[in-house]
Amino acid sequence: MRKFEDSIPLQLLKAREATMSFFRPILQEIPLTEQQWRVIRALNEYKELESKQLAERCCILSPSLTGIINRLEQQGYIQRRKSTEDQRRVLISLTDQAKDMFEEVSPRLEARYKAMADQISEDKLEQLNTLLSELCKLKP
Amino acid sequence: MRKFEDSIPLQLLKAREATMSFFRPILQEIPLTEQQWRVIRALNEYKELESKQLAERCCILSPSLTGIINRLEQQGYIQRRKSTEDQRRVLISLTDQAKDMFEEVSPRLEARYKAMADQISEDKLEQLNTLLSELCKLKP
DNA sequence: TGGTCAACGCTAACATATTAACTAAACAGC
DNA sequence: GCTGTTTAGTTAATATGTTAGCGTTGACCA
Repeated sequence: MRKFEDSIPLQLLKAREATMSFFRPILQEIPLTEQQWRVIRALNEYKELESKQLAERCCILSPSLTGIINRLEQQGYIQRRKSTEDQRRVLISLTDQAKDMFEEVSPRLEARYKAMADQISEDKLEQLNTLLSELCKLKP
Repeated sequence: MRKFEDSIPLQLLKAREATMSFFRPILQEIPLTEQQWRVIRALNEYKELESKQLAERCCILSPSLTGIINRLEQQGYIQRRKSTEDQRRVLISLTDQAKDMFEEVSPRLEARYKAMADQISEDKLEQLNTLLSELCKLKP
């Protein structure tokens, strides 16, 4: 049988921890959690999203997202509004405060990303990107 | 700036989800959580471990591990004993019940692993293994 | 038109992640 | 022997992950 450490899911978990260690200190200063930043980053790119779309893009399940959205709203970073056509849908977008914060933090995180890319080489990151994309296509 | 979806941590998260989807259904039958299985699998390989060693190998922080250990103990899967030399240390090992369960479940999980490896090819898994190991060596 | 069903977001209940702080045991130096 | 420090495990508080189920809304069809 394979050794314990060779488990692919465990390796993915460890690798993720290793990469996040580059960014976590900056987010903690704000302070923002990892998931909160994923949500803000997605909204910065797509402007306005339904709760369901947001959950899918951020890889966060709806029940978790509900709490995250509530807390971000309380902190003044996002606003919700109900869709006029479909009353079931909730549309979420960034406040100006969040946009300002994003512009301030984003370059610092990019710098850390470069530091990471330099250590492992852009080439290998490209390889990794390809392999991970293939993993995501797997069907059980 | 990089696109949202190109984030390495997010890609690692998605890939992990994709691979776990092969194994989760089997664990749910037992039922066992992903983390509980990590603990049991580690103990099966190392026989007896201190709480701290177990946490490190399973990539679970001590406070989380405390709860997991408590629940596994209540389910009759593990037993703890205090080290005689150092009263601070707690030694943890599998019960016979857990060993039996492991022997029954392990081959089914291995079969799912092969199904996954066949889809993406052993070769690419090897590449991935190498790249992920390098990621883990990064120092912020 | 009314009934049925599916979709969306939410709540509830439990397990885990994360940080800070606490307790008890071992250890260091004096 | 005492004291300050370190270490292992735990508790506390908050945030998130995970599954099941609920309420509302909208789509569809008899």
